Amino acid sequence: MATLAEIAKRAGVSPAVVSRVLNKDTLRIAKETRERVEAVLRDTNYAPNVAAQSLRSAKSGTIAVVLHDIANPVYGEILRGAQEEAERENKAILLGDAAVGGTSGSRLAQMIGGGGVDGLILQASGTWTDALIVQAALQEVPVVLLQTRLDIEAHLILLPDAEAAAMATAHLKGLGHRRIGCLATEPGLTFTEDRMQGWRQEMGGDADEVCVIYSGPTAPEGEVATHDLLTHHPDLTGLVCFNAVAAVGALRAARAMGRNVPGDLSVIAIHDLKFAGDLRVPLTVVRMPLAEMGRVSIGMICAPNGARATIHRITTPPELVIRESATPPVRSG
Amino acid sequence: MATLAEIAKRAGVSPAVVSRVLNKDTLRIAKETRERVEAVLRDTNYAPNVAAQSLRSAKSGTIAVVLHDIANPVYGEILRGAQEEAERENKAILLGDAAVGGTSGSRLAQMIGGGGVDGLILQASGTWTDALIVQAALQEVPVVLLQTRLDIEAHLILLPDAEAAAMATAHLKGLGHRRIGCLATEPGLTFTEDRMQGWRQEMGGDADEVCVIYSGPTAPEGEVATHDLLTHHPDLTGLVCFNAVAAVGALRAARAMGRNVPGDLSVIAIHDLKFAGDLRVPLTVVRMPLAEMGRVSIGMICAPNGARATIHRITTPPELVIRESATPPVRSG
DNA sequence: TATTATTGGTAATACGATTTACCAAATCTA
DNA sequence: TAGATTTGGTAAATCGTATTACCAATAATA
Repeated sequence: MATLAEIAKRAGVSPAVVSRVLNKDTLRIAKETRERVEAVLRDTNYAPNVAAQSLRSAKSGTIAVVLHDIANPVYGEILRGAQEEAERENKAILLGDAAVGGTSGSRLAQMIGGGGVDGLILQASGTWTDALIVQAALQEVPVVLLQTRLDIEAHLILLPDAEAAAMATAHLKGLGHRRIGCLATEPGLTFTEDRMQGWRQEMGGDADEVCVIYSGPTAPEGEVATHDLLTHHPDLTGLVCFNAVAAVGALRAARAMGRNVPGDLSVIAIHDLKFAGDLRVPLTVVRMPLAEMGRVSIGMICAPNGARATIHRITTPPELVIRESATPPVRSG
Repeated sequence: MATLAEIAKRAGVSPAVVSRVLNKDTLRIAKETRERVEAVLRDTNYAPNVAAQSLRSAKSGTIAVVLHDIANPVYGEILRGAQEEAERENKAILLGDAAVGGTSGSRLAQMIGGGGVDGLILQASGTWTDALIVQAALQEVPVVLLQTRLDIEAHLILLPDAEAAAMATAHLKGLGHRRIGCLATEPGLTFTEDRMQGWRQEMGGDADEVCVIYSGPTAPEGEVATHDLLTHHPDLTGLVCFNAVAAVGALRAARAMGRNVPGDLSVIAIHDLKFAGDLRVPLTVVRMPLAEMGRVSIGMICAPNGARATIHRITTPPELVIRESATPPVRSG
């Protein structure tokens, strides 16, 4: 409602002075003038027009965060971290959800293409997120890829995915399991491959590629995949799940097939769940610092260094959280 | 990078023509000129500067959604609905989380105050959300309050809260319970009061105010509150929880106190959880259309009618989802 | 043929904040 | 006292789009 010009008129000064006062430009403003302006500012409840500021400065104060599925608690964790850091950096978060939206003509895409965003944080690549990347590249908007190696000029954040998978696998082996299956995430994804590597490394000669099945990061998908896997490999005594939400589906499948967890089948998953301990079978997991990833992603966007393609490896080690879904195998025969 | 003016120069026309072409202003542009401009537009990959558009039009194409805690799956549901509708309306969502952020000087607050937002959707009122409301009111930004009656000029969406609570309570009574406790949400909140009304109505003479305890919508809070309640009222055989996440805490407390659910204590909650069926004790709930609320909230912001204070009652009836946490009481003596 | 509509387009302005260049007055230096 | 410097401030340009007002030509009408 109120503009700089109006404030200026009311205070009997030029707009330039008001602007200086607002921006703490201490230079060359008499104290009494400053105070007069500040008084007007206060009792007129002035708030600068962000569109005008943004136009002038070519900065929007806004960062787009596009995740696969926010309803997924695992990914929600990332968002939480991003929010915390954004608050610190005084940025607002524009939310994108690959699961919900995303024609490339969506408002979010328009904003990315039109300088309405200071940065783009992307969790995974799909048809519409690819379009966003193109938009961003064209406009030289900094991009942070989360666990997604792509051959473009963008920052990349890597989690200790291989270590986490190795840790999970080692836990089952340490309990005495030998016939271990793998409920992986979608093939081709960076973190899938990294975890697969950790799994293979730990399995060594025992690794049996046939005992790997891929699934989306949801419980229903995890359930059907696990049903398949157990049907073809009834002899498995252990299961490493690359995603905890999918692991809940695995628990459902095991139960539906009459297999006790952990008696007949030990299950361990990557990522923790708030309710992991409240499940019918409390889930043993390997926790990774997802919130931290969200935080550093914002930090990379806001960093003053002009680098456009950095790799940040999060070194906080994965953490084994032992609950009840993994125990030594029952020796039969 | 590319501006309207540059496009115009390249196509050998004035900026006004390019603008007309972009905005499908079919009037008075020769077909060949139009095609020439469109060609340039395409191979120059032009995207209009959103800040400039926003400045000119006084519309940002952005809606702020401020929720209590996005990590809470119950509230996440609302966000999901809002996202879907925002996609349809071609709006982008600016995310606010009362749990994470919120000095009133945050970027989001600045944007609301500075015309950087076409509307504000607010779940609940706290110190910083109040500040946002003030900002919005000053700038005449339309506000939608979710289940929050306040004496300000704003839209209001109401869920069938009383009915849901009544339905939950009636279910326990129907099973034969008489000594029923209530794990409520924070006192003073609109939906708490509405649910409380439904609870009282159904309890009738059996209502015992002392058997009500209030708790925040998280599992840890629900746990300590329930512990308190059961300590003072060991004779309760049923518990109505106003929030499913808090109910998970109630289950923890019951277990910690050695009380079997549902054998010693039947539990029913409002709101559904994706994992409700996977819990140690699958939770019987009354489901409410939260996503729908998210959808209509966006719709109210985008509605062309000039109304500034509307009440929308969501009439989709609550739905009872029977699982295993509520059974008839065990007759003792 | 003179006049009026219509077509196709341009020039200029506004949106609101910021910043650069500039200018008067006052103070200090020689 | 003349010149240099500092102090306190203003005017104007800029960011990029959209729109209003306007103006040539051409086509239609009387």
